[in-house]
Amino acid sequence: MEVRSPTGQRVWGVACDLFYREGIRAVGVAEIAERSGVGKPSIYRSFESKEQLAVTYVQAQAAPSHAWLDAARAACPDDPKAQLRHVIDALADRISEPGFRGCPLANACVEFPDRDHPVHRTAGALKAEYLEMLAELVAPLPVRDPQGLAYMLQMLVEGANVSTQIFSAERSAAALKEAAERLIRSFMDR
Amino acid sequence: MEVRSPTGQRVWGVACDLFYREGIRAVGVAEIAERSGVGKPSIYRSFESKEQLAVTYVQAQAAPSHAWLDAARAACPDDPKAQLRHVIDALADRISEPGFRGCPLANACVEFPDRDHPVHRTAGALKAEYLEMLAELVAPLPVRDPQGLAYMLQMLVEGANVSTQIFSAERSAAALKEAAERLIRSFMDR
DNA sequence: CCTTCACCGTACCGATCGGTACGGTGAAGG
DNA sequence: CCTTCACCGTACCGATCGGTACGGTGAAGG
Repeated sequence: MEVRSPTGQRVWGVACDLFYREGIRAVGVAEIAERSGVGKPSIYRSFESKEQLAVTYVQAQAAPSHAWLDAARAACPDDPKAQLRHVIDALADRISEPGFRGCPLANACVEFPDRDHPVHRTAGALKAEYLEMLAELVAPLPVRDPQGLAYMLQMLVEGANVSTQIFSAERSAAALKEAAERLIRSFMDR
Repeated sequence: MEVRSPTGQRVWGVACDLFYREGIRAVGVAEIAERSGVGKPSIYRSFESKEQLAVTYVQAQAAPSHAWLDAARAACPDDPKAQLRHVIDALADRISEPGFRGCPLANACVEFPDRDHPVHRTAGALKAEYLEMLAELVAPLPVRDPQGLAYMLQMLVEGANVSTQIFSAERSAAALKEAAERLIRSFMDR
């Protein structure tokens, strides 16, 4: 999956940007080629097909989220609640960034609803991975159902991501923080 | 926007089904025509364009959600908390139904990220309407920030809808109910 | 029986989709 | 200086996109 040539790298960068901003289905390979300043064949020298390019794009989008979990763990060791808050804050901050257009993985799943489609499969698998990592972060908390809390927080984040595309980014970011805090507290009290 | 002819009605029904199940961008007018048992020109006798057909589809999908709010109001008059629970339960039940594929309005916004696109505009406006109606339902509750609670609940529902497409429907439905309950309670206590 | 007219589907439109055959170019190596 | 070879873009492929021109058909009305 590693793209070696510089041309391939540029194509891939342009594709990621366009896929995220306009959606995978909405972007044609001709547009990617034009904005990359290369011919279409150059794209197919680095990638088997548009589908594989999309899959590669999806895979790359998951990395930062995973890194945040590690960062949170490193930032507040031995304080699981602070770690959780750290992660939620990072997600809320990302929402507030200009140009934010929701979670690329979730968007990909919506664009390709067929669960057997390679793009959907890839995005879904990465989401499941992420959920599991989130659950591990929640696990040390003194709560009765950490798995449940993790799933609810994940849902809340997903909701904030989508709401940003429909309503307001600031409102969604603030609501995410507050709702997550309330949810966590409701699990901690007793 | 009213479709009068029986042919138009059938086309519209088929289009709604396909748009919801496979996505608006993924479905071509030729497929709609074929599955409706009519020629393509018959579609354009009832609808100006595919875009207008998509807008009509989006508009129709909002009606049931609006009806649920009224139903909840009628089912438990003078008990706003029960009304809220009623609505959440209805949304959770819909998630559990086979063939559920998330909120058609939210999906449309993801498929057409450009906020000026007619489909996105229409879906967004209806979502805003719905949020306002939800806020009116929450308003009578003895809480400090009913607007905030309404927005968080909306986010939670959105998250459950998306999570259903990525993870499991049952898990999302259950988590939606529990998280909503916890959120509401956290606003009511004190 | 003939005309009218609403309605319909075949067959087509140009544009764009993802993808490729192939000739050209430029640096490396003899 | 000539050959080799990796790399590239032009120009094209068939398929499909949304949309339409137009000839055919069948019931209503005289």
